[in-house]
Amino acid sequence: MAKVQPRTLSGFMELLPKRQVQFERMADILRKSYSLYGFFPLDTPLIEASDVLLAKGGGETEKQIYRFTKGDSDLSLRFDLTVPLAKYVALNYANLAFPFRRFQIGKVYRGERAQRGRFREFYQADIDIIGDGKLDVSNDAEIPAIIYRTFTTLGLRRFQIRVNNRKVLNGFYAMHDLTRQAGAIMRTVDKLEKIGEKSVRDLLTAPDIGLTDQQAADILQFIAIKGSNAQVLAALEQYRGRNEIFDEGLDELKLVAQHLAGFQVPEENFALDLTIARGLDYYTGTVYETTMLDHPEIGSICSGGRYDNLAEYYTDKQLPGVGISIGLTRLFFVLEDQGYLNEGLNTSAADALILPMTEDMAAAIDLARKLRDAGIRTQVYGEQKKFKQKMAYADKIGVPFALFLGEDEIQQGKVSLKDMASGQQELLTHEEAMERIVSAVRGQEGQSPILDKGVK
RNA sequence: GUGGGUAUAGCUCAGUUGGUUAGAGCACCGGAUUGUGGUUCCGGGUGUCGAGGGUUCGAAUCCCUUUACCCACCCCA
Repeated sequence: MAKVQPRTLSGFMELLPKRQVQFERMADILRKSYSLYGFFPLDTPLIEASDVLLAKGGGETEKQIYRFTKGDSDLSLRFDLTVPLAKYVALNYANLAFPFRRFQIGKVYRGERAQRGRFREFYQADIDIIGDGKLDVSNDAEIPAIIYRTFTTLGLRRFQIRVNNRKVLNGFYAMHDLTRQAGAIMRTVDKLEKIGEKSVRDLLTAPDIGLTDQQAADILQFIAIKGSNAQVLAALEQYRGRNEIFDEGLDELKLVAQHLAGFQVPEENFALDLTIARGLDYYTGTVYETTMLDHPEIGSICSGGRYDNLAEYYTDKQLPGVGISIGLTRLFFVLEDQGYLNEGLNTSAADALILPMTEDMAAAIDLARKLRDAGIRTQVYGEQKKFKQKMAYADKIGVPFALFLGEDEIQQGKVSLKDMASGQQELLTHEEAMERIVSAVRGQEGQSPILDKGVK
């Protein structure tokens, strides 16, 4: 019979068991860390009605969305978690307490061409805080503080959360009568690090944007403001009083910097950076972008910002929010690629594998029950294979302990416990064996799946 | 969406100006070893050379078409 070629679509994620365990471990850390800040978990459908998802219409999302019909329904796969959140909040407004804090970890879909670090199906891990009518700026500072904790808990140190404010940018461009070109300018300036100052200048003065040399120079001078956060803020003060929006943004930026220090986020891990703009046009205030200091070429692994009106396409209610999204899939592949994953960690699905040596497996099944009652992840190898093959299986699944249960052991009411890593084996009582396993497993708890090479 | 590249074993790839039976490493399977894996030794090729058509005595190799994938751009996590 002709076989169908098994294959996985380009840009879609599929991991081998060991990697999947590491991935889940990362996701668990995110979940735990988000929960620490009092966020509710949320899950929404992968598929939504197209008119709901595309309420905003136009732009890149429309081009990249997976859209299809089933019967008479026009359906789409979600391309981020923010739009579904907007729908959810608008729909359940009456039943939610504001500020509404939710986190969501889920897959999103984008029909773009896959390439390195860029997928068609990938996980985002979002946190957002939605206010009713108003939302205090302190929330804008709490978001990066959460990211800071999350990343450090993962084991990362060499990362930087870069913060900017759209009002500062928009105000600045308004000062120079460039409001109309602001979008194009910000997209160009965003590439500064990648293409260099000269190319940016050329692009700004090219016909597409059409700035004068003087205007381009003003912009380059503005975005060249660097240094400690205090220095950047001081430099920005020079522009105060010329535009209301700018002043408002500057005040917000100041407060965010202040609060972040209060949240004990070290200066090494966050920086005010005037080149950050973020493409998505719904951001209206604070914007964030996070990069790995030792691997800037990877691009952003986590970004987000403040939006004034989350659900404007669904409700008249004014719902400002602030949120951020970790590109979990990208982060994972980047870490794997760069050798950051801690390969020494136990990635087995079981802590104990019982190898019955007798045909009657009753004793093995009974021992397994005891181990599981003690919270030990246990598997019984029930195949009637040669001993050697049973061992090969134990080795392949990476189980830390193998327990042999033959006639001798059963008769004595004991079990042979083999530490697979050291190769050492001992004849122990069931209780002794359980103690050994439990203490070994406990030693692994809390260990990060990631090594930060930047530090070691 | 735009530009470039690649397609040979499960994976990474080699394969000369077109020439006989298509190769290597890793992986995999079996044995040395019927109560001891990961090391070692011995044995095993597991293949529609992406697909379709053409040129030729002869095609993995040359030409055309097509599909898939990769890289860059756009955009973005």
